[in-house]
Amino acid sequence: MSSLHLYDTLTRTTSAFTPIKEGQVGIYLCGATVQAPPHIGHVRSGVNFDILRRWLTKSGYDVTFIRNVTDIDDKILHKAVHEESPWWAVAMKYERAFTQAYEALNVLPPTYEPRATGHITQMIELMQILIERGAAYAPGNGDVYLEVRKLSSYLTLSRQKVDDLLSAADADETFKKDPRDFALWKAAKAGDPSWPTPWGAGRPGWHLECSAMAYAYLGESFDIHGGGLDLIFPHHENEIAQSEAAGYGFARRWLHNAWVTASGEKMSKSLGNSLQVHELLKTVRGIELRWYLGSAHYRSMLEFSHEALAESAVAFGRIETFLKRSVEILGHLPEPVTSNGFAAAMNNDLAVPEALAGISEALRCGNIAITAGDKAAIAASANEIRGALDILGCDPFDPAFASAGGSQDLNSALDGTITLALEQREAARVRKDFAAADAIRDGLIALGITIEDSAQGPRWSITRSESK
RNA sequence: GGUGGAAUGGCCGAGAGGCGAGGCAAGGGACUGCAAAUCCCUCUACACGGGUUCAAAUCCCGUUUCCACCUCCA
Repeated sequence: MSSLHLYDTLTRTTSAFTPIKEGQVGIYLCGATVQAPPHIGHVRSGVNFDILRRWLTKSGYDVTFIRNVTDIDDKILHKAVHEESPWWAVAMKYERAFTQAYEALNVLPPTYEPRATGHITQMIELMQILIERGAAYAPGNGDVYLEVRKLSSYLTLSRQKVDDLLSAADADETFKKDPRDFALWKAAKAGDPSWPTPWGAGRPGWHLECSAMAYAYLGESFDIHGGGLDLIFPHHENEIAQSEAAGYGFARRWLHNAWVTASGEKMSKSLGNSLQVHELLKTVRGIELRWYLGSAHYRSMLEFSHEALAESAVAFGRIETFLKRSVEILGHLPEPVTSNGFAAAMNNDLAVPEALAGISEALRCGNIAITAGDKAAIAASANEIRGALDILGCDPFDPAFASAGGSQDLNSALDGTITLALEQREAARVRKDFAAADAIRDGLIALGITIEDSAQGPRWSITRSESK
């Protein structure tokens, strides 16, 4: 049996994963800054790390998964002005939107989801430690800065040199000793929210909360720190700087997911609303969007297109159809089984694409088994496929994906109506009146009902709508 | 200027010295009253130029193109 190997951004190599405490894994994932509705790039990160979490759990680890919510920052304050609403209402609104998106994609809720504004005390304590240790300074205007030149290991994650960095645009207007020093805390400005500190009223500056909250929930050292590729610098460098300067071991391993791109370019908020999660969920189901996002390797760019998404949904539909037919034939749900091939792929730095090839193979075998009426082989394939989908968070039998559309009464009425039509068609086929039989089928197709004849008799399904 | 990433068949998308992942599309076939679904078969690629090697998509050198980050982007 293979063991889990994961890539580490710090060393740029893949190595065996060994947790600090046997049997336990602590993960800190940089979650959302709740200043706009989530687009698929945001949820890709959520899905990728959810797959990691599920795989670790499946592998027998007790996983503590912390994903923060940054609910105070410049953009939220700007948005509040723009939307003419209190900053906390803006933050809450978008936090809910993220939660809904995660739920729609079956991203498991974190063990804990700390908000920045709920951890001001911990941030102040951290700043006190940093000042005592001489790594940070409060120039007296209410700001607190980290002095990066005192840190020997600064920028090791992004492999840059301090002197190569371009200076911040505002470097001249601040009290910084060095233009590359960054703000842990910002002095209050009129009208902005603020909290009292020993150095004056203010608010969190750089993402100090990630260091403070990772320490609060995962301790001085923890196993995995995750986030998007774009967080490597400066966000994660600064987290490392803050935490290590405080004497903490901090993250043992760094995992970064790549972006979703559009037309070769990184998706950004300026691309408009079309790639927001709730917009895409109008064209595909959550499980299909998740399948699409999860099927690329987490470290590869995923070039988004509506066509690719639609194709992916069709491909997933084939798997889903097989599983549902298996249930019809077997009379019970498949038992999730993790095949050796799937495990080997997942252990190889979460090689989902490799795992998918195994699913395709199992699907083919399963369909052959259905044709042959080999129940044992059907069950074997269905079990393997369900086992894989379970880890990928795309198990169609997962209650999280319970069909929401239509009432039970409406569904049974529809089923009865179509069954009636199919009985008429079967009668016509028996008397070789194919014109009448085809007329019924064509009529149903026109209504968006697909008819398939099988050994078990005709079956119907709602025709998958063509994506735009 | 600094740092990092990418270029694979009609398309998507893995792999990282040697029996050409996988999927979609296309063509052919089986099955079917005809379809649909399913299965079988076919097409077969590694940006460019050198080099190393018995063997290179994979390693080395160089080039081109694209993308990203450089102090509040997942």
